[in-house]
Amino acid sequence: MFAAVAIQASKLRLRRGQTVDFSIDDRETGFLIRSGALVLDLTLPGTPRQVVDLLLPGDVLRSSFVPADANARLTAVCATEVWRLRWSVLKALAGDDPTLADFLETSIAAQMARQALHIATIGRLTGEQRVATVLTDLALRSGIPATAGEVGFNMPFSRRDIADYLGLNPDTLSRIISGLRSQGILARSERRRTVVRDVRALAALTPAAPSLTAITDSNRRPAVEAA
Amino acid sequence: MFAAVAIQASKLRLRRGQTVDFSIDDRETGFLIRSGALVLDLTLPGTPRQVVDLLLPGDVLRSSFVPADANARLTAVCATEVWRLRWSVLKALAGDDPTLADFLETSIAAQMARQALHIATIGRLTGEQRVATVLTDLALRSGIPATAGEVGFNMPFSRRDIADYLGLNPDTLSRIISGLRSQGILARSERRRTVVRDVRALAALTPAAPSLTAITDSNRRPAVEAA
DNA sequence: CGTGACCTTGACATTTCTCAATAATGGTGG
DNA sequence: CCACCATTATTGAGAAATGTCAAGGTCACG
Repeated sequence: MFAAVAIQASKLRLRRGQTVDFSIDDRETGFLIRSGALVLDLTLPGTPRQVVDLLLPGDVLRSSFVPADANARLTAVCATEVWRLRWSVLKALAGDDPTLADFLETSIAAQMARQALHIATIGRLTGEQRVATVLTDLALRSGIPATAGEVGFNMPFSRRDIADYLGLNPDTLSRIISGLRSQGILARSERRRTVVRDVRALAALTPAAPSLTAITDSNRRPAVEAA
Repeated sequence: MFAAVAIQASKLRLRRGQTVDFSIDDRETGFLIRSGALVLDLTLPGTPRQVVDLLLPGDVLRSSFVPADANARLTAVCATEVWRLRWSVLKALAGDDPTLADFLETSIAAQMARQALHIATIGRLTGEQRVATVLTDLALRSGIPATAGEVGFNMPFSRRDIADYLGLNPDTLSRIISGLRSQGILARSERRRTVVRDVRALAALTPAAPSLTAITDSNRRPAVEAA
């Protein structure tokens, strides 16, 4: 699908740790995440970095959504494929293809909504609630249900990435994850992978669970229709 | 300007405390803030509310940017005029009027960037830095420079609104503001108004000052061209 | 004037951060 | 294939920031 985009876009194949420039010769740029994962982060002078968004396949990023004059970066956290093209080109293609236009609109709206939820998460939830929120989000977006109540997903993000996403520090995050393990909610799994033993119990820890489900569904539906 | 929009939109005149529904019969809706101010808030079950955005004249809100299935509200904090219309109608008008299209794109991009900065503010700044950030933001967006180094602006938002925006509680916010007053940075001003005695000192307290300036400029330029 | 909403301030409780030590992991070169 | 090293993760103890609760003050409006 999106054959026209595939022709126009330059396909970036990134390795873990590689960063991407936000614009091609100062023009507004669009990015489509095809596989892998990236973090979008922002570092205000004199403060620890803040991860603004975790980008997964299907997400769309537009360079003007990133604050100018801020120390922002887009970094792959594992082998990742990103399609990059001028925003004006993408817009023109969307003009000819309502399916593409709809995909872009829906994806951006879902991210905006997720952003609002992220603000509420950072601003109002306790550490444990924040961690439950991001794990639930990842489980919904990239999880594959295994046996009853159990979900496993790749966890390309480091502790530091997740801590910076949640506005916690890595030590605190580590303590919270240990706590979830001893409660039997998380399994002691291999590196770069997370296994949720008890999805319901995890969801019960975060007040954002219903909203996350709603956003994921609304984003997935049109994407499926488009396929 | 935007005469076509003026014809199509329903003009809502809101009093302080009035809330607005996000959609007209479940269709996606656009809101243009013409005067006054509103807060967009989100309350996750069992947690204090979080103000996601402070909306001022020139801002644009789209209903799909608000998480579904969340307890979200849009509330006027003073006498406010909002133009409301179906998003599909607004999009059609933008199709005929590049100036309008540009205004919408720029305004939404500025808000998205501001949102990213808001995340960094809540996630990584201390209480005092957060307060300095929001005051700087408001001074840039709605302030009128008085004498040298001094800026005054209306402050329609209550302590609670600002505290909920910053993820602090009102007591802590009050203490911080008292501190800024005793440092001579803020004046002891009348209710619903804030006077910044020393803009440079205030800006020096927030690591986000350069980014806020950049966003405000980039948002203002096209709006002026459009006028 | 009286009432209710909003704001300020103090004392104390709680959470999270900081710093430091230790353990686990994964990649690299012999 | 194994040993080594750099990075990442875990955990404890104490420090600092923010939250909670309660009392009192101020302001706008009827």
